[in-house]
Amino acid sequence: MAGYDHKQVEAQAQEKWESLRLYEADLHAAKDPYYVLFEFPYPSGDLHIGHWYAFALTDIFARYKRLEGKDVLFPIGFDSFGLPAENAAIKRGADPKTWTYENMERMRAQIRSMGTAVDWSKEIATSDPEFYKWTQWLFLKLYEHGLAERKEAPVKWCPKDQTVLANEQVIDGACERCGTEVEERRLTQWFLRITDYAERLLADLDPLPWREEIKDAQRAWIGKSEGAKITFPLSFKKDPTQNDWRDPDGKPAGITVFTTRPDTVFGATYVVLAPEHQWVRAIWDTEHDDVAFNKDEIAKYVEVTKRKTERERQENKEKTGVRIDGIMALNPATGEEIPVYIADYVLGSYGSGAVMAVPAHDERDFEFAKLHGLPVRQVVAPRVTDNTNPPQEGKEEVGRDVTLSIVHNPATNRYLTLDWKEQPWVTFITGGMDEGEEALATALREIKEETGYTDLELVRYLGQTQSEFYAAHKGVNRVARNRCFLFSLKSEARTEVAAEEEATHEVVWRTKEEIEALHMQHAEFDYLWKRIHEGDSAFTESGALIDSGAFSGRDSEEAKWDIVEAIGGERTTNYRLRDWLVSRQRYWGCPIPVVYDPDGKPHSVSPDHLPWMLPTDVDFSLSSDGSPLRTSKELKERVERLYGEGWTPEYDTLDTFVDSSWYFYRYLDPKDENDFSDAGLMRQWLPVDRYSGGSEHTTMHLLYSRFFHKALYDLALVPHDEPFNERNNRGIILGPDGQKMSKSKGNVVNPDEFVERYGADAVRLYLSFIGPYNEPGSYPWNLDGVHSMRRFLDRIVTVSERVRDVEATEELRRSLAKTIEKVGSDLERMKYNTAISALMVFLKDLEALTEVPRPVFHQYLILLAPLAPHLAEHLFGITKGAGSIHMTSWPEADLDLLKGELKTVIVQVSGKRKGEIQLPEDASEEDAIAAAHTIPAVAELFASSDPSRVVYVPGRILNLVFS
RNA sequence: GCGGGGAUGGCGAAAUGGUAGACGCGCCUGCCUUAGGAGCAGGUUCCUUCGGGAGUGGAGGUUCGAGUCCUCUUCCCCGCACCA
Repeated sequence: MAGYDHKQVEAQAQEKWESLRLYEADLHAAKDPYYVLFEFPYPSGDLHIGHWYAFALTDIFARYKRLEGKDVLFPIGFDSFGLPAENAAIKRGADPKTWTYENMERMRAQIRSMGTAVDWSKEIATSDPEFYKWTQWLFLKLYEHGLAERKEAPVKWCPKDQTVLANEQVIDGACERCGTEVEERRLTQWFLRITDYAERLLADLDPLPWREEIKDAQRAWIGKSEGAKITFPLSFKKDPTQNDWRDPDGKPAGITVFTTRPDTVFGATYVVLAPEHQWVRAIWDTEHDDVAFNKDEIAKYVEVTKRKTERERQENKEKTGVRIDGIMALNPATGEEIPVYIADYVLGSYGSGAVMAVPAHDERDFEFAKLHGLPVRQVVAPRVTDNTNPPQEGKEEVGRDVTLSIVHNPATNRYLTLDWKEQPWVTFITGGMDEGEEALATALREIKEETGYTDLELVRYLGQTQSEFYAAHKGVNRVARNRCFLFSLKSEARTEVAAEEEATHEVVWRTKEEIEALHMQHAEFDYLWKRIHEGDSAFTESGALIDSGAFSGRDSEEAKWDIVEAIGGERTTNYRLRDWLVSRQRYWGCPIPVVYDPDGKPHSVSPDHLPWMLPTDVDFSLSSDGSPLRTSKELKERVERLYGEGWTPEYDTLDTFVDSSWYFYRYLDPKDENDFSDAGLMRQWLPVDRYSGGSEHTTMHLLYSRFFHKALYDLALVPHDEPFNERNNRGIILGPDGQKMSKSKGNVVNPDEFVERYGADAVRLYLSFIGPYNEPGSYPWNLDGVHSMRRFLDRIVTVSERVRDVEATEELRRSLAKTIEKVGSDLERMKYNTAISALMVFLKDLEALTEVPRPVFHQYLILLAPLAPHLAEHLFGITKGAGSIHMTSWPEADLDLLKGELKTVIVQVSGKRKGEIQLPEDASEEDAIAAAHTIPAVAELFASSDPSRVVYVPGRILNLVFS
């Protein structure tokens, strides 16, 4: 390899940094603290290109901040609890601890080879008892304040990993880690009450300086919706004595539903319970044994549903269900008795696990109603405005009941329309309903009167719409309530049409295409036409209420909360977010510091006994029932020894996301035996200034640690209520084939090979150059890319050989000033790719010189130092002498130099580029126009006329418009 | 379906509303050497009658001027998804 000896250069630089203890931050002495954090790695054993991307590129930022004069904390640790260690134990008989700690040892050496300026003196590992002692202590703090609780709930179970999972760890119905389809089980487990913080987690997102997509993903995950709880009283047909049935609150038996559309309650034609709903289980209670005629059918349905995996329930979207025969619910708005169903399209875990079904206005209910022959009752009419004739302000509003009939002739496949003689209108057949007249009768009468056709068959009632327009001849705003019908013409039978009707309009049969090409004089045309040709569907928007008692005629959105009040409902907010399930039936995790008394009641392990040690005498075989901790004799004996006969341990361990929810406090005071961190240092150093990580943690780690932090804030254990200030989600590196790297595809790039050949600096530069680091894109690894970065470094070495003590020209100093500006602002935004580009451009200036001025070269090296720290250190040493380049400071750009500079001003004529002129930035418009005359094409135009408009942006553009 | 992001040369990508394609890869030409997994110099959006013309997924609009702002649309990626 030509150029410099990267192995020697890098080894020397790394030794120098370590001997100078360059990166051991003195936290107490810091004047201008800046905390740079990356997500600590799981010690899987091998450092791959993704680790380089995560660590080395965050290191660039940390080095830049340090040169900028900040006191930087840039720590590292290991997220060292986790399943792979245990799987290795099962597969190869290795001890999880040995396996993990050997991996950590290997990774430390690899991470050092990147030239990352991490502060090893503050290293932590979550599996160290000195660390997990405080995980346990914090867990107990949450428990003591009611934020950790044991409860029975349907939970996701991964049969392969033999453990429960949090909701966030289930992706498309499968285990996030191993891809196995998860099952649902009902178990008593430990939960952290993250739902108590849903509102704050949501509201506090707004001011965070994060990219909107991260915030939006968290907002969607929290999933706030506002609605109402409405209770539907029950009556028992099979056994009326059950009508005395009271729920635990003493209220008469009733099903409470959650809905965001209480305005549609008048259209609720049945009620649906999730198979997991408490009432469904109550049917088996001996007390209420006799409520259903079809108990066996219900039992079978519930059983079948239970056996389905999460993914099967998601994939098979056909809406199955079974009616509870023997129970009726009372619609509190209409007073009508409606049936009760059990169906798995209703989720047990959302809202109240029960819904009121409004088929006319909810797609899912509509689908279910169609399949099960249930009534569809419209209560919201689409509201349309006639734009050619809109309602006028201040005019009286007058309602009118009318019919709108669309007649189809199947023989000719044409539709009946009217062409109006006095108006430019084409319409279907409309007409007002007479007092006491049925809509259908009106429709048939109007068709007969206006067109003469009499032999019609009703195909479909299309529902009601409400159109609003200004009726000029009456001087009022008309609110037309249209009953819309679709008829089929059975025969051409016709009666005579009255002369006055003939005089106003002409009957025309038109094809579908002809009608679509016209503008029909009905504002609801699109709505109706879609229903005719694509079939009925639920109308899910807001509109005008109809058939809704006293609320009819009002806007559905506006009347929503009045309806809730009128029927005794309760306004409420619901969240999609579920409590965080933290129990894991696994060995290699933080033991849950809880013991059970002989009655099975949980008690905190006393703080004196922390850390509550993970036992070592366990059997990892998967055949054991539940957590491997159950096989430990030592743990059982420990509990009995400390607490007495009959007391038992908690056998589950904590989700590793609990460890990572607080690890960044521990870096501040990693050895503290008396506290989880240092209160004074937390005030000084938190929140984390910049947190660099992967987008896969947006709704897991990032949300969990925000919750954890807020909970600790409320307990006065941490000083701020948000843990992280700026956050960047990096992208991913793809294989050379543009596919995601994976062993099975054989496209995994091993960084070691490239480091060996080109050096760590070249690999760092290449990863930086591949694309913007502040955006979560994906970038394919180009096999020639690292080589080209090495070439760039070699060119710098060549230039360094011509460094002399000479004066820099003004032009060179000007170019340097621009480069300092550009590189600094790019590094600040983690746009490393354009920073390198600027360094390459400036290198060309240096290469043009036979003698390179020493101060200019040294400033250039400082700009390079964050990106290529080893070579910058080396060249700094041989061209200057003692000290480390990383202890210098970022050069200041001499912006005064830029003032007198000639700028290229583009001369345009009507926005088209015609040429360019050189002008100082402060040149006047007159000077610019004068200079523009030197361009022949422009001078020619000036010869015949003067420009009608001149746009002059100094230093940029002169645009002349000749009209 | 809903929410978010995106679409610029053969490829990765640059462009406070002001020269589109910086920088790099690849490719082409030449040089140096003779075999290095090199190095150096020049060229490289497309079309062209060599005057120019066209061009940032598509169609409109705002503007002196649009990759950038607005409306509609197509496609791709990510997240959520029977959430009532």
